Amino acid sequence: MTELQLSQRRKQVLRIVIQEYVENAQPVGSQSIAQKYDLGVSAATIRNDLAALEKAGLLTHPHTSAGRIPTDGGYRYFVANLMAHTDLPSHERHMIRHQFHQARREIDQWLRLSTAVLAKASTGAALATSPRSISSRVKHLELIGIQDTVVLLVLVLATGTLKQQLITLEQPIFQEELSRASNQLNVEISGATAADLPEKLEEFTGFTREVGELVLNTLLQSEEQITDRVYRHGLAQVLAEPEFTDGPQVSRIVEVFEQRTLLQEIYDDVMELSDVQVMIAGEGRFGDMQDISLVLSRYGVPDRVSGLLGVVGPMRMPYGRTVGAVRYVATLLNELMHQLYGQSR
Amino acid sequence: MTELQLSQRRKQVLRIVIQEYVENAQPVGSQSIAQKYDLGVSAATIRNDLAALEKAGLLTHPHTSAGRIPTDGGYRYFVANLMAHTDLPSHERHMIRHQFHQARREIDQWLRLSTAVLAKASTGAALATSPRSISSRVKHLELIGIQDTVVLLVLVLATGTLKQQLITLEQPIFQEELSRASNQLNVEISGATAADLPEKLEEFTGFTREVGELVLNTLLQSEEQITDRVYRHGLAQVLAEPEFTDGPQVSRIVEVFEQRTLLQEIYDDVMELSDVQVMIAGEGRFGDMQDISLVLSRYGVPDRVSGLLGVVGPMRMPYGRTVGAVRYVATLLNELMHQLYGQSR
DNA sequence: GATTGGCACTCCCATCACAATAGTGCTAAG
DNA sequence: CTTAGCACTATTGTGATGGGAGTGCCAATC
Repeated sequence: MTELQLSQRRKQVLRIVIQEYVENAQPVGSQSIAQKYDLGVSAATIRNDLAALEKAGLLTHPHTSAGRIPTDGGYRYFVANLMAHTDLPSHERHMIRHQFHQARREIDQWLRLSTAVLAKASTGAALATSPRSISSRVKHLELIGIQDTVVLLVLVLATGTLKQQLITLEQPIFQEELSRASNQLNVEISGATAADLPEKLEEFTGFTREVGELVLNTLLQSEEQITDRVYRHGLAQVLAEPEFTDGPQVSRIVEVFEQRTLLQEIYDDVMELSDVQVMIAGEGRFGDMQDISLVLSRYGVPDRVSGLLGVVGPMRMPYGRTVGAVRYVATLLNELMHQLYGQSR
Repeated sequence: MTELQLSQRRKQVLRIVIQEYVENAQPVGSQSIAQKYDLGVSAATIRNDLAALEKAGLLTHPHTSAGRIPTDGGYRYFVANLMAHTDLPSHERHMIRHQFHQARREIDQWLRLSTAVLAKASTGAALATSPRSISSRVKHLELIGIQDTVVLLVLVLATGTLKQQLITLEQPIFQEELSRASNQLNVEISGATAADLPEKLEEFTGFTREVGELVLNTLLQSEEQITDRVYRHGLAQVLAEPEFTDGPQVSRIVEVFEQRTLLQEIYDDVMELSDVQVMIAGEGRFGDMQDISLVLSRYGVPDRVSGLLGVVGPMRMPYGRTVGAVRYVATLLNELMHQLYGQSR
């Protein structure tokens, strides 16, 4: 992205256009800018500036005699260069923190709360994925007979994540047998990663071996898929925005919101960068995301667990505020999770 | 509900109006009925019938010179008396069954699949709640140290449901200590229900006792709340329906779809009846559900676990098909769950 | 008494014209 | 570079108009 050279005033004008348009969802004209903001120049000058900004690809107008609205490029420039780095105001931060400390100490609760808080603090709909373990270690396993031929395998990872898997047997197995198998396995494989396991399983045979293989599968699977669970909140509110009064717009955003494959795709992108990421209109890399923006962040504990958290909304979005909200909630989650999973093995 | 007396032909006319309107979302007039269907009478006669049906409160027309559309009462009459009991066509049933048998044997997977299948088979958006245990028995518990002062309590219920809870301690506890406590508790409380527990906990003190209390809380909680998890699918498709082109309609259905409290409220109603329930426009008992219908069913294993499953969509909905789909998926779930949790203790 | 054809009536909806409005784009001058 | 002036253009709202679809009712018929 080549850095665009703009005079101080033109930056200012761009900022004003975006600010006004975000607020009112109305194209903004030269005159209203001149009146409302004291730029020390006349409307005509601003007209020239607007024309220049349009030529630079940062603004358009829907028709000849309408005011200007930002293009996706305009928003990108704004986010990259102009956006006031607004952390959430401190009383909001306190309220949010308070809510988190009142919740039960469970990742599930936290994520539920995160989406609720984010939706409220932004104008968009909030999304979060349950955290995915990075190089999971087995902590403990348990085999529990549910029925004659049905056994529940419970796997506890070092991160405290639970995995469950039902096993159906050909023949009934007694609980003593199950306990024996799980004890053997526990001794051998606790602390092991997916990489270590195959070797360690060598020595087992029969049912015990089978269970071991199953553990391995579960581990592998938990490392490669993030789509374990997706938390969502606040779609109703975002659909109330004026851009979603007609059909195709609505279905676009609802699809983005509902699809889990998209998150899967975006995951790696977001993971690379540490700070909050703003993705405007798909950034050309993702499909049909016209007029839709995402504000996303990673959360978790480095090298241990990590998930995705963010907001989806119309391109016309208060980016400063939204970024602030996402960043704050992500930090909070990091903190909380660190307390639990921080320095343990 | 007083049974309404209608001549054979008038029932037929009502059926036709509903069928046509469901299909085309256009008011239907006497003439088009006379042309398309051979009722052996003229348009004028049908006009009289339409007027009679309107007087009976089953139809309305949006304005003087428009055709008729069904009222909520009309739909109710249709569902109660006129609806052809369409089970899903057998090839669809087979396809669905096949999909279920291919899925991993996990309730989570099944419910996810259920909503996907239901959304596809109906024109609405599908909902399912995770099953709630009825009078849960403890099967097994496990205490696992995650960090110095953080312990994970894993609780397995007789139904195979997992419950987890993090415990934060004042002082570190060694794993041996944890194991001792969990062994003691396991011996004593496995098989116990929430009712039995308080008595059994008498004999314990200190940390062990605390954990026991926690188990009790978790049990109680799992019995009273269904809103453990809600699966959703297919909102995008239902929003594409013509009735959701304008704002207030959209927000109404999205709210119904997103809200979990509503499900909580409806739960008891649905549980009482064994068959699929159709709830049209809130049936007067529930809030702002104008123009929205629910088709719901219970699923689960009697006296053990049960959840809610269904479709939410516009009132103008192919009820026959939808009821068939919901019923089939519910039966399938019942079957699958019975296999796992059927006769076990 | 149910059914029918005829006909007036009503309301919607698409179309057009018209004026008002808001905002641009350009030019020429400061 | 800035500014005032002014022609130009596209939207928006309004009101009139005619066509169309469907009803409601009446009198006649089976």
